Amino acid sequence: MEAVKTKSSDTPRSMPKQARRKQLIEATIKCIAEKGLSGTTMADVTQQAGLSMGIVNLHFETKEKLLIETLRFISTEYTSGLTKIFNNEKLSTEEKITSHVSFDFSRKITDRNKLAVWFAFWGETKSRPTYLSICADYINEIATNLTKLFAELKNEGNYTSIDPELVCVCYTALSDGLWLDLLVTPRGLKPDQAQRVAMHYLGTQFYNHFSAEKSSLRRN
Amino acid sequence: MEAVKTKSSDTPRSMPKQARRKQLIEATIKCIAEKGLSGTTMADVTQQAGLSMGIVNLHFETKEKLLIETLRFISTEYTSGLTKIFNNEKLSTEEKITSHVSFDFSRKITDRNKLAVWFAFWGETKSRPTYLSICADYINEIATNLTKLFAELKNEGNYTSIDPELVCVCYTALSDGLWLDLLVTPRGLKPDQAQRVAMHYLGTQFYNHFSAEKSSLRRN
DNA sequence: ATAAAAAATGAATAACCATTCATTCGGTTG
DNA sequence: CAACCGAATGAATGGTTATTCATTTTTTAT
Repeated sequence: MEAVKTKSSDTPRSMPKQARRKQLIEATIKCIAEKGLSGTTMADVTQQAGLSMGIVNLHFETKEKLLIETLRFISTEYTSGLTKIFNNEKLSTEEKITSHVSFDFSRKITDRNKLAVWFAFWGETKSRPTYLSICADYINEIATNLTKLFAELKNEGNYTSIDPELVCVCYTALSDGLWLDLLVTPRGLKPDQAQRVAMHYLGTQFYNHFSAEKSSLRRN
Repeated sequence: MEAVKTKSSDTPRSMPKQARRKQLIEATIKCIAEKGLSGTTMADVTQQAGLSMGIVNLHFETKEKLLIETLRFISTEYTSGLTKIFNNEKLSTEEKITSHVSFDFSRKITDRNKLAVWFAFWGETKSRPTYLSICADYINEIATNLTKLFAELKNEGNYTSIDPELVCVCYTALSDGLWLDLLVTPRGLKPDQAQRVAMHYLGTQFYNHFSAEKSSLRRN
């Protein structure tokens, strides 16, 4: 593997601490995607970042802490994007939901490198309480917001038999499962197709808001 | 960690090769769940099995091959269970589908140790072509069968606007995502609740076969 | 311009771990 | 029961890798 600096301008020592940390986290993401969590060494990460071995100790103290910060990084990227949508007062409830779905299947989120990182950490939650608690936190935060949105749309649209909590659990699981399809790509599902599958489900619940025609697997 | 023999009767040297391999694979599953894929050592596995260090070399040659066989083991367990249902001529199409769902959320399959193993390997598919191909194989096999079942039920029930392939992708993703909920348990979802969520989705498609009342998140 | 501080380096260290293989064990056979 | 043979052992080996820290490089302050 070659040493590839994320940006060639990332070298000056005057760079704020925060930026160097981010550079290392991004190198970690790339390494986990390329070599797996178990195959990622400090040498890999620092070389990927175009820096020297000792740098991780300087900024993160230990490998384990670097990994934890990497999980926190992708979790925060995800939740902050969704929170922004949720708090955007210019959007209607319906628009918030479609924005949420668009975000879930955007390039930024469905980047296969990042998907590989998600699954790598999920696979270790049972053995690492720290990973588990980070995951539980972001899941609960998102679920609370999303359930509210579904409850609002239920009222606005006079849907009588909808259970917002059930729809939230179902949508969230569906979205995670589609991420797996995008990672493993056994059938070459593309992000925009995955998004249509997700909308297909929401169409079954909120049939007046999310029309079924837009949800075919194939392009029109 | 203590050395815990899976069964204390698993020790005799006369045991058939196949059984010793299975014993080691089961120890591997337990270790991956307890220490993560990256934290699992040969010493862990052999101690868990109540055997000595060199045993893996004898039966699997190498650690990597043991891991591959472990993935193959849980894949086969899963697909063979589903294939049995699919080929059971005593079952109607509807019964095959409900059996499929029941199997997906049975104790055997939603054992958190095994779920941890699934996610651990999924997280590494991008970096290990062998893992990827094993996963792609079982996914395709199941998808083919399940799509057929949905197509059959569509005909039998005179559902006009159903896309069996879409329903298959959606159901499969939903099921995988619910497994994640069962693994991470941020809200303490239980297998039978997860099963009801899955049936809730199928109820939206085949409303004459899978009634919506059975799909609440809470017990009746 | 110079000194002091901060950031980064990378060779050295120590811990860890997969693999090997000479030896031991146990069952089988004649 | 003795000789044999495959199964199992586990101490020794060697390769790998996280971590350390004395040294070097760069920035900032005076």
